[in-house]
Amino acid sequence: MDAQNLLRRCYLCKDLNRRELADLARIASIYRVNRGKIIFFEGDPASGFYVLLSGCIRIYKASADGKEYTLHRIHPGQMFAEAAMFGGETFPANSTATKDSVIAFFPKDRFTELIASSPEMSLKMIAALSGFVRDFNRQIEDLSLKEVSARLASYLLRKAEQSGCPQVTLETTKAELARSLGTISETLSRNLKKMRELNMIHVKGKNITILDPARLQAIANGERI
Amino acid sequence: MDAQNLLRRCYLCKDLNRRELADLARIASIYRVNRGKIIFFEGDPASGFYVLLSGCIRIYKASADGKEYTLHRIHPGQMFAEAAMFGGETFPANSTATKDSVIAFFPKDRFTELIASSPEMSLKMIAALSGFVRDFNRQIEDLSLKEVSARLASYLLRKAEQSGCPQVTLETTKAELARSLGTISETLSRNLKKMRELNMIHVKGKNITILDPARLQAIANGERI
DNA sequence: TTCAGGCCTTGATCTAAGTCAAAGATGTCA
DNA sequence: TGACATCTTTGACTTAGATCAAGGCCTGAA
Repeated sequence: MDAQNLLRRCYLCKDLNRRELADLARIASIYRVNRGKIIFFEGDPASGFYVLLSGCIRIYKASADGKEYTLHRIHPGQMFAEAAMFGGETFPANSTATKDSVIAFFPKDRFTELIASSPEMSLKMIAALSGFVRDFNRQIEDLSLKEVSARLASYLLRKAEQSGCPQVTLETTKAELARSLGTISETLSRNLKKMRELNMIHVKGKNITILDPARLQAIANGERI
Repeated sequence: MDAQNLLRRCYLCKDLNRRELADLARIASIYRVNRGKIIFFEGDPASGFYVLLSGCIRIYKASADGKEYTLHRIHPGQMFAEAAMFGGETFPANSTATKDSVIAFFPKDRFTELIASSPEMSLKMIAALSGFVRDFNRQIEDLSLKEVSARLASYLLRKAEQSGCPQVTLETTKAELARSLGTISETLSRNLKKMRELNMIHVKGKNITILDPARLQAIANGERI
């Protein structure tokens, strides 16, 4: 896959148009790293930041007695080593690929030039990231709803609201949905059944139609099903 | 409180220094809105974005039959209405304060000028937001660990790693910690007790010392306590 | 049409963790 | 110092949901 299409999937670039992606791709060095390979060592000069495009990266420190401890585990789409650019001139920790990965490196000076010449692009990045911060906040809130029924109701209402239509189509398997709701497929299945029997929703394959939004809202707010 | 100190606490501004905060404060309009007050209506011209400094904001749409449905609930520190700046010229939804709130409004043109003149500041904002995206991702992962013991172990290890010292000092009440781990104080208390009895940690008031990090790691990875 | 391999659903059972209630700590302020 | 208020711990009980196990049900290939 080409650089632009790889980049487009990171959080930072969500809102960028084709031209902006191309500009960004021009200053990035994109390369593969094999599992186990070191990306940078603590103390290496830090002249830019990275974005993980695929795979998995571990950021860690080694203590005096030789033990390593993990500071962060980086997942695709995330930026890393960006703090190093400000603090000092060197990376404060080591990093290694824990899976075969693809990463993009952005030299600080070239990235700075780019956003200086295109504040609109910078604004889009800020806006995109802010949107994710908001969404993740919401997701964290939702996950702390204790009952699965509440999390499911909240999920359905949100999806319906976003699309502006009471019909929700799952774009994944139900097992996948279960996982993202912090449960398992059996429990999800039972909850859907209960809601179906109480005429709150109508389920047909991957299509779920909301029949009684008020009731779902009550359940999302913690009312017993 | 003055504008700078209010702003400093939002996600966007986390990494800014005093000067940058002052520059930002200069272009912001900061004002209080009472609970129930409308901030903008759908269709109003969108000439900038907002940051919620305190309180709570609801973004909602009204459907044809007069019902309202909530798109987002905005919490302190979050940016809102930033997407409107790009899409069209008007806000696509209404917004109202659900508590007495303090908000900052940034006109798009002045904000754009500012970041154009200071790409370093823009970079810091991008970096700060990216850091939050990473942290929230981690928090979501952790919350989906099903056992409280695993979430607690993960929390303790992370805290210890961040400070580089095996002693963790709670800066909140245990009830508060329980909530952020997605549980309740009684359950947290019982888990701490179990870990204490097994000599994995030492607890003294708000200080928790990690005695057996390897064992805690195993528990964070899902092993039965 | 039938067969195989995913999904999805259902039932029976077990357990982690929530609820309720009460007793200990701990802190704080007159 | 003592008394009030706020946290924290503990115990007994209940329950939501995980686990285990078994069928049902699509869908695409032969």
